[in-house]
Formats: sequence, C-alpha cells, structure tokens
Amino acid sequence: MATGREIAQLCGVSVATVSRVFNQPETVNEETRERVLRVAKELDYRPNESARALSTKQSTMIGLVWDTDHRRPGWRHPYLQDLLIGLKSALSAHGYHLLMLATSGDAREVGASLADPVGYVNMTRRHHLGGLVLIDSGSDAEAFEAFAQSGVPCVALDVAVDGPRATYVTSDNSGGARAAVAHLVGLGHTRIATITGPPGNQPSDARLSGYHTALRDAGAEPHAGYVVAGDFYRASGTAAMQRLLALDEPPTAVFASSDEMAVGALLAARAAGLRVPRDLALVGFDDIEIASVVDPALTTVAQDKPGFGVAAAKAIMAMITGGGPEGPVVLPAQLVVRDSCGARWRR
Amino acid sequence: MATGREIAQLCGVSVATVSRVFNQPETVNEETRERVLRVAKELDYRPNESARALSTKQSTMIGLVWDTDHRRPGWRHPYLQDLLIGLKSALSAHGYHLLMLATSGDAREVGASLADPVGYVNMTRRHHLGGLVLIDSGSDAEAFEAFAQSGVPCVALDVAVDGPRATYVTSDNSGGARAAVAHLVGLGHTRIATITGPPGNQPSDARLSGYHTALRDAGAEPHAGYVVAGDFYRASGTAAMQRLLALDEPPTAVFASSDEMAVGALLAARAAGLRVPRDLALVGFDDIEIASVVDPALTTVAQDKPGFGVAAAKAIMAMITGGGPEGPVVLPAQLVVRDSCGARWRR
DNA sequence: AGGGTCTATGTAACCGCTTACGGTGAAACG
DNA sequence: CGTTTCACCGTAAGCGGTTACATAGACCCT
Repeated sequence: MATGREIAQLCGVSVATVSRVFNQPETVNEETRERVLRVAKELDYRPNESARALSTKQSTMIGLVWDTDHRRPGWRHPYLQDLLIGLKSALSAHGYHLLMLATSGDAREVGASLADPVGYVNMTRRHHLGGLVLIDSGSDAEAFEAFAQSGVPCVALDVAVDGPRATYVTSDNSGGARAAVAHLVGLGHTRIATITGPPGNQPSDARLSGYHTALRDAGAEPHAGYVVAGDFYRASGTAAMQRLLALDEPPTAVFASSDEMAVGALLAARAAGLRVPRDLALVGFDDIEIASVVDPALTTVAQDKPGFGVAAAKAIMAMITGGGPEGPVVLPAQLVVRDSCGARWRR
Repeated sequence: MATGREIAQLCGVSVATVSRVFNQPETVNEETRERVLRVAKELDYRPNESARALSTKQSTMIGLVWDTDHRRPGWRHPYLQDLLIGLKSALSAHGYHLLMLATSGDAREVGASLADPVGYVNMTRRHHLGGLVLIDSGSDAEAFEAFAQSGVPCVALDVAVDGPRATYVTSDNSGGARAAVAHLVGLGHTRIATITGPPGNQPSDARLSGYHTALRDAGAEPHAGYVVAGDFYRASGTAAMQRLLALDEPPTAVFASSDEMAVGALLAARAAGLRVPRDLALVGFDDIEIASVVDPALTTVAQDKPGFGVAAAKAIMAMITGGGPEGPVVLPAQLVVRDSCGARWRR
C-alpha cells in the first residue's frame, strides 16, 4: 500500500502538501494538486484511516447497539431490515459507516461485562466513534438511560432517553393507535379491547393511551377487562385473545399493539370458530410484511420504517457537527385499512 | 481519556511495559502487572484502537457488503436479521466487529464509483479490515467475483466465488429442492411444475436442478412448460402461477424457489378459484416467517439462517488466522411439512 | 527601495500504541 | 569467583497521517 510519504517523494513535495491535497484542496496550487492526484491514482493510494483517526481523534463510524443475545433469547426486531436500509443509506451520504459492536471475548478489556452499556461505551471510546444508535430491544429503558448519560452522542429508537447529548426518534404511537381505535368506533363497535405490549415499554404505553383517548373521544366507557397485556410476540396475542374470548361479554373488536400479536389473536379467534372480520374486527400495529399476507389482510397502523433509520442518522449527524442535541423526532404513523376490520366489507 | 503514557508515569514504568501488560501479560512481573492494571482501572483506561491498528497494521473489523441501493431498488433479503444475528454473535466471540461499509459521498476517494466492488475494496484497505462478508443481492455474481479476486479475504453468502482468499457458504439447495419435489411425488403428483428464481442466480439454478433430479428419480418426464421463471418476489410468483394455470394441462403441484413466490402463487391459485392443497399442492423454499402464517401454512424447505452467519464468521476467521481459504460450506436444507401440499390432509 | 499582504509550501511535532533491541541484576553454573 | 542464563524492563524507532508555525517568493503600495 502506497503511503503519503511515497507520493510526496515522487512528486517532489512534502507530506504536508499531500495531506492538504486531500483535505484542503483549495489551499494548494492547482498544478501541484493535479500532479499529486495523478501520482496518487497511479499508486492506488488509500489514506490510512487508522492514522487519520489517530491524529484527528475522530472516526467516521457510528456504533449500532443491537443486543441479539438479550435476556429474551431470540429477540427479534419487527422491521430491522428496513430500518438498516434507511440508516445505512443516510449515514453513507455523510461518509459515515455503521459499526455493529461486539462487546464480548476481549481479554484486553478492563472492566467490561457483556452486553451491557459499559461494554458498548468502552468500545465507543476505544474506537472514537462519532456516536451510537440504540435499537430498542424490549423493555430496557434503564440501560438506554445509562448510554444517554455516558456523554457519547446517541440516538435511541422507540424509547425516550434524556442526556447531555442524547435524543430519540419514535413514531406517533398514541396518534396511530387513536386513529386505529377511532376507525373501529366509526364502524359501530362499542366493545373494543386492546392487547398491549409489555407494560412499561414506551411505544406500548403510548399506544394504550391512544386507545384510551379514542374511546374517550367517542364517549365510551373503557372496560377494565378489555385491556390485556402481551409481549409483542405472536403467542402472547393468541393467549390474550383467548382470555378476551372467555369474558362474559367478549369484545367485538380488538386493537393489538403489534401485528405479530394481531396475527396471534387472529389464530385464536379462528380456532374459537369466529370469523374475522364478520364476528371480530382486528387491527394491528407496525405494518410488517405478514400483515398484507395473512387472511384476511390485516388493517394496521404503518410506521415509516426506513424513516426511523434516516431520522436517526440525521439526529446523530446533527449532534456530531452541530453540538447540542435536537428535540426528539416523531414520525407519522398511518392507518392502513385492509380487510380485518370489515370496513370494506360493510361498504 | 487516559493514555498508556499517563499510566506508565503513575506506575513508574515505561509505556512498553504498559503495552505488555495488555498484550503479553506473561512477560511482565506479576507485581508490576497488577499495579498497572489497578491504575488502568482507576483511570478508566481504554486503549486507542486507531493507534493500535496503525502500529499493528490490522483491525478487528470485518466489512459487510450489503448493497441496499442495488439496481433493483427495494431489494430485500429474505432473512437478513437471522443471518446478522448469527454473524454478529460468532464474530463477537472472536472479538471482531461488523462494519457496514459506506462507499458514497467521499470526496477523498481517488477512483471510486458508488456501490461497486472498487469502492468497497477501497474502504477495506483504508480501514485494514480483516475481510469481507458478501451478502448475495440478486444476481451479480460478476461483482462478487471481482471481490474474490481482489485479494482481500472474503466469504460470499449464497454465491460461489473463487479467488486466492475467498470461499462461500450456501445451503444444500439442490438437495432441499429434491426433497421437496420428492415429497410431492410421494403424494402421488405427476404434474409437478416449478417456479424458479432469476436464471443465472446460483441458488435458483441449484434448486431447479434438484427439481429435475427428483423427477428423474421418479422416472417422470420433465414437462418443458412446467418450468417458469420468477425473480424470488411475490408478484412474480403470482404471474408465474397464472401462466401455469393457463396451460392446457395445468400442474397439480408447484414447487416455488422461494416462499415469497409460493405465497404469490397461492394468491393466484386462490383467485382462480383453486383450493390449496386440495386442488393444488404448493411447496416453497426458505421458511421465512410468512410461511407459517399464511393459510394454509406453507410446506417449505428451511434453511439454517443463523447458521449462514456463523459459518461465514468461521470461514473468515479461518482465513485471517489460518491463511488459505477452506472449502465451501454447504448447510443442510430441511423439508418442513405443513399444510400446503396436503400431506397431513390425506392421512 | 522598504514594508506589508498573500499564497504556496516545507518543517517538525504530535496522535497513542507496538515491538525489536539492548541493558541490568540476580540466580545458576563450572 | 568469573561467566552464562534468564526474567524483566527501558529506549527508541516506527506506524501514516494532520496541522501549527515558519518561510519564501510574488505582488502591490507609498
């Protein structure tokens, strides 16, 4: 690999000039600049990023905190791929890379345990990362708070954090839920239940509050037994639905806090001999792929999935270049009406 | 951030000793070692990875080549998340990180265009990456070949490459397909069609050959019109199915090279008034989430998704430490019988 | 002609760590 | 007791860039 020094010698200039050609081209004479560039091309010169990072004390990398081996093994993000697409392309536009940090297996580490904020923050400092993107992995808001307080710029997805250089992006969860439930109300339903995510999980809580708001708007009485907690996964939706169906006065409509749970509920309803949407209206949240494939196609609240990534990238870049954190970003969540609540069917 | 020098001063030793404590602990006296470690801990010392990479000429990062903005925009990998889970955890075990490379937006680059091998290889050299993992993004085997020939260690997923330091991991595509079609044969079908992926795509071609083998095994005559090409995506499955149904003698069973296309075919069949599996048996490939949710649940060939990542990580580490590339890894592909081909129903 | 400005470049220190090499003292040896 | 051996550690030279500062002309002005 050719180094700057070699180029300098071949061109009869100093290494400083070579460096300037690439970093402040306007300060170097056009003729010499071209000469340097030509030789650089001939030698297939690649500036050494390590050296560069060492002397500038900053890298062009953003860390991604995504715990795969969380307490709950096999934890899955509903739309990781879209999120990464948005994140990666937005970061690329700024010349930044995404680093998926490993925190384990390093004997050199001083005081790190695995998969906890300490390990990640260590890595962040060791690599002089520009910042961190935190992907919500269940309900560990406390861990995220530790990140936010650590001082490294970070933006969390789907969980509100607060720190000197931290912000977050989330969907309009309550608004989306409210629209979903209002839709059910508009279809004439009065016995509307909801299957929530894990209590304490922020998006879930916000969706629940949207559910309440919509009912209140409609002047309806929230029925205590109509709120059942799940964990965002399919099986919990099935279980929750079974509990709802066992009620004296089972609901005629259900708003689930995730599509996965909605699908689970659908299976339970079907198993109980109910037909959706005729006997039971169902709305989900997320608009993952499954939603449009399931039969009947699921009415749901769509999130701007790549938008999460893009917004996160923007927020990080703003903190890196600008300084202070900007306010939280709230992405729109939009009701997508399909077949599972009978809107089309009634018409 | 504390540096090695500071620690050295506080401990009354030289920086060399500090470095040794972390890299060759056995060569330093126990007492001083502990002293250094203690001070390091107090000062929250983090070795600077840039400096380290600079002097050792190697980093602990593996690059991930995953073109999101491919020719075909919106290209999606059927099971990226599982693959990443496997990849990341296996790399972490070796203390390696995964770097999602950006190749655009860098004025400093000498001769790079976007999203092509050149750009990625540039970045690989600039960052002294240990190697590259190439995710198949459609049918660009030529581009992959360029990577493989570039000399940087790389392992490709689902496309055979050949190079001085390159290898690949793939599923037993033909074996899986063969099992799937044999299953259909076993159910008594004789008019078995297949919907392939894009011609030239290696997994697709292998699956097609498995299809042929199974038919030959059964002594059946391959019907030319029964092989229809798709592009792995749902819509193409629908279109292909429509073409098959328009045949004079439509098939009674279809093996699709991907679950997405199988779902597309399912929709087409349903739209044509056919009932699956009674009027048409259907088998897919991949075993993505949708497969088990669709109605009827899809019989399909499951791939070891995290296994891809793990195998890739192993292969890369072997090339980094060992030297020469090992042979290609072929993961088992296993038939998962569900409801879409009537096996259960017949019994 | 002397002084002030500007532009273009060179000099050299520095970033923080690794490592080849050499030195020191104590133990072991003949 | 002189010499070898060995464990331990320091010295210093990189690694490949960046950048503050100095320098040297060229140009312009009074």
